[in-house]
Amino acid sequence: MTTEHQARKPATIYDVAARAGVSHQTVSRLLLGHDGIRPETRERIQVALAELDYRKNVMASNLRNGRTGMISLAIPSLNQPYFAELAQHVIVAARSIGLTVFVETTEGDPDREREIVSGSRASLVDGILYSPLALGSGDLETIDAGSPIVLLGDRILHSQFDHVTMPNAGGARAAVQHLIAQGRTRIAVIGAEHPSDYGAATLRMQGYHEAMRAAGLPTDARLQVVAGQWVRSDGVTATEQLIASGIPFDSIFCFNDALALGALRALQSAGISVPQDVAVVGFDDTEDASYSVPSLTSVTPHTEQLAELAVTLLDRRIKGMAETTPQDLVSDFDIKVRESSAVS
Amino acid sequence: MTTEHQARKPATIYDVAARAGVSHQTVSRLLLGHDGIRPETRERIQVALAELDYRKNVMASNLRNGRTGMISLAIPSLNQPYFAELAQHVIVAARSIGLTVFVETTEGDPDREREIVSGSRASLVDGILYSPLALGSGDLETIDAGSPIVLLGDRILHSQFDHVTMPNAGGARAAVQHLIAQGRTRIAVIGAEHPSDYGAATLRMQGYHEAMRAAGLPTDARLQVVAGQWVRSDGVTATEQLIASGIPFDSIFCFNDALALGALRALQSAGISVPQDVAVVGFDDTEDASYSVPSLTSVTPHTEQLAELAVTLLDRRIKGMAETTPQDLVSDFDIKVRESSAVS
DNA sequence: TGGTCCGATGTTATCGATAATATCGTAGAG
DNA sequence: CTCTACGATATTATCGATAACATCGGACCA
Repeated sequence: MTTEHQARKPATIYDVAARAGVSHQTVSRLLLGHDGIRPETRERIQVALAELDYRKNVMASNLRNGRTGMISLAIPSLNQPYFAELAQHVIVAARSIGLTVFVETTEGDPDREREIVSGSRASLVDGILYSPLALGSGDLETIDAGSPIVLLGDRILHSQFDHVTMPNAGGARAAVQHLIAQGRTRIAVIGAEHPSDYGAATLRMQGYHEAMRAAGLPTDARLQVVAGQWVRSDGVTATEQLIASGIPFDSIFCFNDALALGALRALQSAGISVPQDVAVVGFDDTEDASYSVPSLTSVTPHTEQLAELAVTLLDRRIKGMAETTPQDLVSDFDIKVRESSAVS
Repeated sequence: MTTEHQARKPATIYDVAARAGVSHQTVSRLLLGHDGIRPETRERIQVALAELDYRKNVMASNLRNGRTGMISLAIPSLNQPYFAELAQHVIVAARSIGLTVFVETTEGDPDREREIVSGSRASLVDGILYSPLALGSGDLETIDAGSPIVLLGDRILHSQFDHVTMPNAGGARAAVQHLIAQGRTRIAVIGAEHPSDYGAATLRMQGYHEAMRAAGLPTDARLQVVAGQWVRSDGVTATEQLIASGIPFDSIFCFNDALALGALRALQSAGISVPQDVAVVGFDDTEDASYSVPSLTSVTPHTEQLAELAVTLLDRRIKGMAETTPQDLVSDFDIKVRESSAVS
């Protein structure tokens, strides 16, 4: 009502230049912060910019520069709290160094995972943070992305790419040691042998074995349960399976929080009390863990730090300032002891 | 090892054209699926494309077309399960019609919310799905985005923009009716009067009052608790407050699941059993709700449908095929009755 | 007082894909 | 047998920003 509506077509630097009575190049120079512009000219241009409500056409700029300031984050799904939180941290870390993040969800579909790096969208971003679930290391070797890639998460194999991982084995070992310290001896595991060679499962399993062996405790293969996609419903199923088997256990180490929350749920439904009858420990320390009933003890892999390491490393690669050999970074971890495994 | 490594510089249609002995335009025509190319020529080009591992330069294409096939989704944070799930659904819905989604998190910061629509990144996307938290309707009126905007969520005021909302009042009414049907009469509310004129709070409160009035039940203002950002910790705080006040209540209707999960947590810590002593109902039906202990009764706003409505509407706007008057779409809803409010 | 250098700005080329227009050769019409 | 029309392909212009290079008018020095 107050002022008339602006026209639809956005103004270009040419429009601004015409209005200010200078050449487009002078406008560009000002916009880029280059010097060598007379104050008076500068003033006129700035007025024109404001009057025309100039906004840079990012596409044109991108084409010319060959850079977009965008990176992809490829994860299975935002429905999984761990990945949602990871994404959030990546977005924040990226923003702090001037990058924007494209969240690409693959739903664990190998085709889509492949497409992330080879599809045309890959040419749009300056780099990719990649958390492959379905693709094995074999597939990865043959990848030829146009832009730098940093692998996030859990591969075992060293490859041509940078890795930023959480302390899988160490965290698992600590988790199991914690259970042992609480007097638990029959420690079940949920999440063993993840489908595909998802490294996390293997490494966490390894940590479990190390801790058990160090304590002189036998491991019982029947207490090591596989669990589909590591989501809550898988935790329920696996736990029901454990209970139904009749094999005694006094605690469960779940390979992520979603599984653990499912386990809590299933134990409660079966009338088994936590932590009195069975202690439960998770991994990831997603926000849910603090608010479940009982609250969940969990290994916190410092996701924020992990995200920042990954983004920083990727940025260095993009700028071509990283070392030539693939880097392997590991975040810190802690154990957050909560009700689900506290001494009663 | 098997084949030599490709050069770094990606091939352009000019490179392909040169290799195939045709003009770049012919290559372009083939890539766009236009006809009028001799099979033999077509064949030669296809070989060249493959040999050079051609990938379209999306930036150039974008510049020329004036379209990017990308939309922004502006939400407060992926750390909030409701928004994470919403984002996931939006991403999937968008993908099904060929759009990619930029998830922009604002952390509820007004400046960042403003920047979403006015910043230069706005010119990069074809449209924006916008879920403003901090910005009031006043701010919104003055917005002049270059691209179409669809508001997601919970504004009351009708504005110049399209809205896609969940059935706030209806859902709340149904939730309260459900509690009443269970014999509850002293029904507390957590989430009242959200800071800023966040419409959801007002509308849900309205539904609450309607249901109470319809049942001839008095409402007690002291049982209506404000709760910061509607995250879990706010639910804990608000519930503790309620308990400490000493005012009797037999149920809590929380304005979202996060608050409800916090409430469950706080009730449990205080030794109050759910649903025997106090029934709890949430709103959003995030995945957590099914897995909490006890599982949480919640209003499910059919987020998937909501996401699809929003994406479809935005797409129609982008293509200029929507009606000229702002649309107001509302998704369906259901109540998922679970343990937290089941008759004992 | 003429020449050189430099500050301030203008011109032109470029990024890669795509649309609009032009060209060439030949098959069918008159 | 020449002219037209059309299929197949090539040339040129365009999107908007930016880099490289060009120009123009003094100021300063010899």
